[in-house]
This record gives sequence, structure tokens and C-alpha cells, in this order.
Amino acid sequence: MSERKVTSLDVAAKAGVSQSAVSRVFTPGASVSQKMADKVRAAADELGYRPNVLARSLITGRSRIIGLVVAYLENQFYPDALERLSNALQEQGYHILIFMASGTGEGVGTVIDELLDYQVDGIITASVGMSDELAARCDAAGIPVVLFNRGQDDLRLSQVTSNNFEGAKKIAEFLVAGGHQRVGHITGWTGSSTGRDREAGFLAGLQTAGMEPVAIADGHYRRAEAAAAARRMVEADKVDAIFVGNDHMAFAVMDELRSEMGLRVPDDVSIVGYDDVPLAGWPAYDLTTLRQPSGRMVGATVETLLDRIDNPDTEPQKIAIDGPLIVRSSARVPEGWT
Amino acid sequence: MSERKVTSLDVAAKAGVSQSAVSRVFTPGASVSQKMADKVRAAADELGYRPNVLARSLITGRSRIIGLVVAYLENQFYPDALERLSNALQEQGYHILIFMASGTGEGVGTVIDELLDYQVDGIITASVGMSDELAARCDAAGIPVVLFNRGQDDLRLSQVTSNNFEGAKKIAEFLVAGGHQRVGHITGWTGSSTGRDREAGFLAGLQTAGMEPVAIADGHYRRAEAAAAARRMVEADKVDAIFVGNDHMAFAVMDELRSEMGLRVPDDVSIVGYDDVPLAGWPAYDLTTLRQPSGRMVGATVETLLDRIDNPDTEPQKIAIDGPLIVRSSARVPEGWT
DNA sequence: ATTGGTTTTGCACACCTATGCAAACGATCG
DNA sequence: CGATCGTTTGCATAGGTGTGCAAAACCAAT
Repeated sequence: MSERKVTSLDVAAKAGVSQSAVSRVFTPGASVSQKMADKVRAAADELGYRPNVLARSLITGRSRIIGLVVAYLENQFYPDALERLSNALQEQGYHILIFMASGTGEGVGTVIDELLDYQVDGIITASVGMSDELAARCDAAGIPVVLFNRGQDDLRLSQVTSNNFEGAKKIAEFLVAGGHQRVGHITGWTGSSTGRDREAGFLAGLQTAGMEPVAIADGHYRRAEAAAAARRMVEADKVDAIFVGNDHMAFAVMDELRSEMGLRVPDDVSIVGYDDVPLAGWPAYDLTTLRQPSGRMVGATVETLLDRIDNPDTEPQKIAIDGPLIVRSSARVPEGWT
Repeated sequence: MSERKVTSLDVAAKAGVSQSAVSRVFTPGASVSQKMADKVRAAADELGYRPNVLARSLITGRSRIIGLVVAYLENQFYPDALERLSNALQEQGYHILIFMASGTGEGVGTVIDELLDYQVDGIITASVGMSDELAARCDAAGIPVVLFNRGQDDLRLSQVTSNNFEGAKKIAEFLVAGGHQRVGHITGWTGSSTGRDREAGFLAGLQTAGMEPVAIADGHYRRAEAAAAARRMVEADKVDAIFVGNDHMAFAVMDELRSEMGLRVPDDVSIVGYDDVPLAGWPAYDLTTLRQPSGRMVGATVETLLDRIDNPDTEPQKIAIDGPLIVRSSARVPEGWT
């Protein structure tokens, strides 16, 4: 029925030119006369020809595919980032091949292998760790990697995060200024750099006021654990404020306190999150939180990655972007706070 | 530095066999002796060889890439579906190439073109319309398409939805049984089949009780429009219940009523949504809603798509899956409701 | 040892495009 | 009009893999 695939040869035949001429017409910056271009385009349109990206990639060594490794999408921060990443890359003629690292939980290792099979031009990992060995593997294959919202010590890897230390420090200062006496902290997964940096920044911020948290627990970025930790902190440790390692967990904490324990936020306990996902601005939570500037983070990620693809000799970069504290109503606001 | 790319020829040379032997070892179901397999695998492991999927696709005509077109990820239903789709497809050795139809808003047309450039084996569109002409183009290229959560009349397209008509009808019956007298409906975008089917089902459900909605407005699946519509319905039309076309808008409606207008849900107005996204179960909203069984919908989608890829002669399918009403606290519960 | 049959292997080509190179072309100038 | 130079075109090859076909190897049976 349908002529299965229309190739550049078909177009060439129809236009009465050589195959290489057709190729040149579809290769930006190649040497073609106007007349030739018109003739070929006409024939191509008529046949519905479009160049085969895969065949092209075989010879150029560029697939124009970016591999994205992501662990889970329940935290609204990641779909949001994914959407922005995809749009930004589409703009540049790249596309995202998705890879879930969560699923069967075979670990990131096999995932990277499969990604390499597709000859991706670059890799972005979001919210997922990457061992030195994996980094080495990608590096050996000459594929640039950018860690999004995660840090790593390996110097061969680029990374883009918000300034987690400073951000968490701001939160500490905000809570101190608000007159809180007994603050708790539910960390992100302490196996992640993000979680650790925020904890460190928070501790540093409290320390300058001569304070320290009365309770710390690892929430593992999960709702259930965060909620349980919050309950313990309120009941056993009598906290009057909790800094929760990300918004996703902060919502769970507010649910637990307000709906399960009948407490008021912020009257009984102040809650502060981290990320400023869209949901944080919805009235149901109206969460005070530190904004991760995901637009700029995505911009930096794409720029860094594409730059390294085009100039393989560029140094890997470690970028941390500052974000503002977004003051809403889930935490007591200090007098005269600007 | 790093031996740029290691090919099957390198492996063949190292193992002292022909290139085709290497190919066969990595092709499931090919004729290879045990001895040969061992020898080749050893050489391959040592060199770190993995077959080039793109080169393979050139000759097999199968890229093992599925194109996913998605409009926006703010509605939690879609990231959730995306995650499930990706996992299910990975299981079968396929991967998802993402395509945002929202971005520059150039429309789905160019998106499909670019997808075809990548020689995808199949296309899934989520929450996005597809014109007959586009369908024809994919069909001509021999690429199966499955519409996820959207309907279309074209018989060449497969589609998987929940049973929107029946679901919305259930909701109408629930509201009627709850004794509501003045019900309103904020539809999904009426340009979408999903929006229209739910409206039709809702009207049908009311009709069997001899009722009809006192107000109908198009929410376009957007928070702001849904909130505005809700306010009008409450102030001008004095509704005592609103069926909102999806959860995403229902949250906005609850926010508007509770936080902006100071009303109580369900005491002043009952709210019912559609989708049962995870957030609907969180205590802050605790939304009564009709569950779209996304697990089964994804299963059916993947099955249908892969089946059509393997057997191009299979008939396109239109699948509608029933979902249960999940009764929570955002709508008055009828006496003795089971 | 020879035969027949089965499995395994290698050869060569195909898939579709981009690009170096040399030939053809067109224009410009003397 | 011929020489010169820059532009445009075609030829041929490469890129990494799968597969039909025929030759080779193997095995068992006579």
C-alpha cells in the first residue's frame, strides 16, 4: 500500500539529481544553489520525504538524543523540570529519551548501559545518585553528564543545583527571627548530597544564633516517613517549628499535623519547605518555602550540557544557583520581616 | 584517549571470528554454538562492547523507540501515567522519546513530523488532540498510534480511555442521591472528547432523575478558569454541588471556595472531581472523585500498541475501562450509601 | 572411510545518509 | 575570446549492524 519508506534516493530520482544533492539541501550550511534547493524541496514535499535521523546519526556521530534518568515523578518538582528541560532541548533540536531508574530497581547501572546503547549525545540525571564507576563509564564513552539537583564529588561530572547550603541557612535565620525556640528538621534522604547540604546549611544557620535543632530525622523524601517523623517531633520533642527537606514531604507533614493531629499551622507549629513547587502556592497549603529557581536551573543545565557536547574539551562545571525565600502563611512571620 | 567507539568488528577481530558471528551472538534466537558464544562474549566484555541500537534499527526497521506526545504535566495524572508507561515499556525493551506539544505552541503537526524523523515504532499521545490529517500521515508511514485518555472518531486510531460517560453518570447519581437540588458542572475543555463525554454522561445521569444542571461552564482544564467559573456558579446560580471535569480543576475550585470565599466543603457546596490523582487522597483536599484506573489504562495502552507493532494487520481498538467512584469527604454522602 | 543430514560459520550486501574529492559549471576580468 | 577563480554538483565511500546464501564443519550411521 503505502510506499513503506521514502528515502533520499527516491527524492533524487524524482528531482533528477544525485542523492548527495538531496542530502545537502537538508543539511544546514551546505553548499547548494537556490535552483537546486527549490527543485529538491518540491520533490521532497511531494513525496513526503524527511531525513532519517537515525541513519544520519550513524555517520555524523550525533543522535540529537539526550538521555534523562529520573527516579520518580510524584514530587511535582520533577515533572515541572522535565517539562522545562524538554522544551528547552526541543528548542535546540534535541529530544529526551526517558529512563526510569525506579521501576524494577535494578539500579542505575543497567539503565546507563541501555542509555549508551542508544548513542545518546548527553545524559541528564535528575534526583538520582551516580557512582564514580558509572561516571567513569560515561566519561570513557565520551558522553557528557550533568547531574540535575544532585551533587557528586567526581570532577568529571557537571552538576546544577540550587545553593542548598545558603538556602537552608536562610530558612534557619527566618525561623530564629520568628522567635521559635524548639526547631526540628526532617531531612531529605541523607544519602543524597542535596539532603546533606540542606541539613548542613540549616545547622550552620541555627548555630550563628547559638541554637541547635531539638530533633532531626531522615524523611527519605517519602510522605509516610516524613509524617511519622513529624508526629514524633511534635509529641515527644515539643517542637514549635519544623524545616522539612522538600515541599513534597512538607505537604505530608502539614496533612499529618492539621488533619490527623488537629493542630494549627503555623499557630501551633511552623512549617517550612524547600522547592516551591506550584502546589506550594495553592491556598490549601500556602507553604513558606525556599524557591529552587527551576527555570534558571534548567537553563544552566541545558547550556552546560550542549556546550560540552559541542566542545568536548570544556571543563565540567559545578553550578549552584541562589533562590529566594518565599514567605507564605505556613510559618510565623517575624515582626517587620521584609 | 578512550577508544572512541568499539564496534562489532573490533570484537570479531579480538575473538578471531567474523563480524556476523558477533552479530549473531547478540541477536536472540540466532544460530550460534555455545563455544562461539562464550568466545565472543568474553571478547565483548573485555572491550566493553554493546550493540549500537541506532545502526541496528537501520537494518531491522525497528528503533525500539516509542514517541510520547504530551501537552502539559501540571495535572498530576500525566506524570503518573508517564511513569507507568515508561516502566511498562522498558520492561518490553522499548523506551520513550518525549515530545512536548505545549511549548512554543506550534501545534501537534510539527511535533509529529519530528517524531517521524526519529523512526519511532509507535506513538502514544496523552491528553492531546490529533486531527484526521495527522492520523492519516502516521497511518501512511505505517506507525501505530494510541490515544491515551482521549477519543477520536477516526477508525485507524486506537484509543484507551476510562469509561467517561458511565463514570460521569455515576457521579450524577451520587449527587442526586445526596439530595442536591442545584448542581453545576465545570467541564473539561469541550474541544476534547473526554470533556464532552463526561458532560454527556453527567447530563444523562441527571436526566434519569428528571433534573438538569443549573449551570455549565467550560473550564478548559485550567485552574484559573475553573476557579472563576465556580465563583460565578456559587454567587449567581446558588449551586449546592459542582461536578468538576477533572481533579486538577477541582482542587482550584476547592481553593477558591474555601480560602477565597470562606465557604465550607461539603457543607455549603459539594465538590466532585474526576481522575483520582494521588493528591486527591491527601487530607488537605480529600476529594470525592471517580478513579481513572491508570494502571489498567497503561497496561491496555502498551499491550495494544506493541501488538499493532508486531502484527501490523491487527485492527485498531477503542478501549474504555470502568473506574469506581471513590467516596471521600468533599461531597455530601447519601444516607446508607455503600 | 564414506555418505547423508544438520548445525555453524563466513562472505557479501543492504539499510540511509553525510562528506571529501575532483570534475563540471558559471561568472568575472583582462 | 580565453584564462582564472569561486561555486555547485556528482561519484564514491563510510558509518555499524543484520541476514540470505553457500561453503564449511560437525555428527552419526552405514
